[in-house]
Amino acid sequence: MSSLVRMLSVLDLFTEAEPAWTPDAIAQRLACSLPTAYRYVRALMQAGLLRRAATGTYVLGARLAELDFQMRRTDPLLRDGDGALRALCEDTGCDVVVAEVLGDRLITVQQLHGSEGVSASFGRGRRMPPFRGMLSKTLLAGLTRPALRRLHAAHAAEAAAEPFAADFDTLVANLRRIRADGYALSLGELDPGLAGIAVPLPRPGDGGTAALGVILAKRRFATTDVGAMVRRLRRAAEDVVREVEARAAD
Amino acid sequence: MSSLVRMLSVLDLFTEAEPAWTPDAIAQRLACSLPTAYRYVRALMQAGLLRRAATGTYVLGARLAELDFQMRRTDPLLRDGDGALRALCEDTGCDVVVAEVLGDRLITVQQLHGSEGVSASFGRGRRMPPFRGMLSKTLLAGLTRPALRRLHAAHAAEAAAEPFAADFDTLVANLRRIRADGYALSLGELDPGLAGIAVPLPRPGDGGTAALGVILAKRRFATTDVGAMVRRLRRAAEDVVREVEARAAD
DNA sequence: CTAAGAATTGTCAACATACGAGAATTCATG
DNA sequence: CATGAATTCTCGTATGTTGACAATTCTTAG
Repeated sequence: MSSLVRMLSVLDLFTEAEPAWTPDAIAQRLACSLPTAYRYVRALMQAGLLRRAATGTYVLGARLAELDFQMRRTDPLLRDGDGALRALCEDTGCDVVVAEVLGDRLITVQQLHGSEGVSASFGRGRRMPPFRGMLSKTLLAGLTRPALRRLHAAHAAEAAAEPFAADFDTLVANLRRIRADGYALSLGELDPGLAGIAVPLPRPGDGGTAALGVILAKRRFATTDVGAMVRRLRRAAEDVVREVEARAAD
Repeated sequence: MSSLVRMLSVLDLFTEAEPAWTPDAIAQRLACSLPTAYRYVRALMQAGLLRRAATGTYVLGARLAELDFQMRRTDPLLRDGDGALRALCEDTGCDVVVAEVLGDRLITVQQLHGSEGVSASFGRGRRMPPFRGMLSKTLLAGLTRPALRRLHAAHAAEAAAEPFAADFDTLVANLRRIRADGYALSLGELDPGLAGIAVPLPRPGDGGTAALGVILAKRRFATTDVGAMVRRLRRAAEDVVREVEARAAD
């Protein structure tokens, strides 16, 4: 492993459970000397990726917020698709969520809060459980078989706990049905009081596929016309694609 | 310059104007060989900080969104101070903004949208002009003299264009008044239709100081009791500090 | 589907430089 | 101030990074 990768692996240490690290702990964890840990920390600080908190401890730095801002402003899906997503949000009153596959992780990239204030606790950058929720299932349904196999293997423990993905063949069969339907549902899979509907959202340009979903209170879902909502979602997805392509054509 | 810092400097290339880079362009810019550029890109991709877009071009990667999410969840100011900021937002109906100093840049770290929908186009991660706006001025007023000098030198061109910071002594004099007042005003400095008031917000733990401000429509400002608003802001700042310290005491 | 061309990754020797151990220095805290 | 921790420095060595070039894998157009 090169020193570059090793240094970047320092960033992976910072989690919600352990948000602050000392150079000592880093040295121990990376099995390197204390001066080397300081060298890594210094380089990451210089780049703004780390910041010194209390004396002796370091936390993630605000440059990450700045870089994420760059991303939000330049990602065609967010920059050009924003109008269509807002319209969806206002029309339905629901929270609107977009998620993507990142390596073997599924991540929320956008969330708009609807007027009904269901307040799902997602938000950009949140990692989602890979086999639960309409967004995850929609994303998985869009993967190629080898990619799906990799992801299933990478989350063996979580898969085993979910009937939906108990073994690979079961997962494939379940996803085939979702692909045929063209949408996925969730009834309290992530938050007991909430329900959601999601459809695939192709990313023009690269071949990738995101997922676009709405979140609503479970009790409202009982009186929701799923077919109509799915059609509205598909229209939003088409609008997003059209906007992105129009903007890309200059 | 170490190879670590050089690799991290690749991230600085990605701007809103040039959001996608080829390994060739990176090699040229860093004055290194093409294989080395590929090595850097590969390491950054492995960490998720870059992502391959169209063939031959790379863009910032979603891991940045994930890391920013971690930050938002673990930064005491945002995690524990959220309630006080929301209360301020609801009481006043204004947008509430928090900004911080990052090296020689000033960055928005939080924005809550008030009920009046003034929709200032800031948002977490946005870089602010260093010598304009109430947040920047509040932050500058809290800097030590050498830090202020560094920042002024780093933005010489922008400083020259602003009467407020035309030369270093002028800047110091202007900031002294703000420090004495304990708050800063902006009347359309950033957005012609908007006004704002900001006060310092000490970060417990580290010695740093953030800035807390409200944004409101300029026409409302005419009938705003500035003293009362400043008192409300100070109370919010105190509430934030209290909450953070209470949470830190376990 | 195949071929041409680009994009990306090996191979390898030479050189730079990142590394660890320990000392020195600066910094926080009472 | 003084004390102990935090951080940087010094330096020789060995490891790992670098660049040139070749090999290979993707892409794309015909």
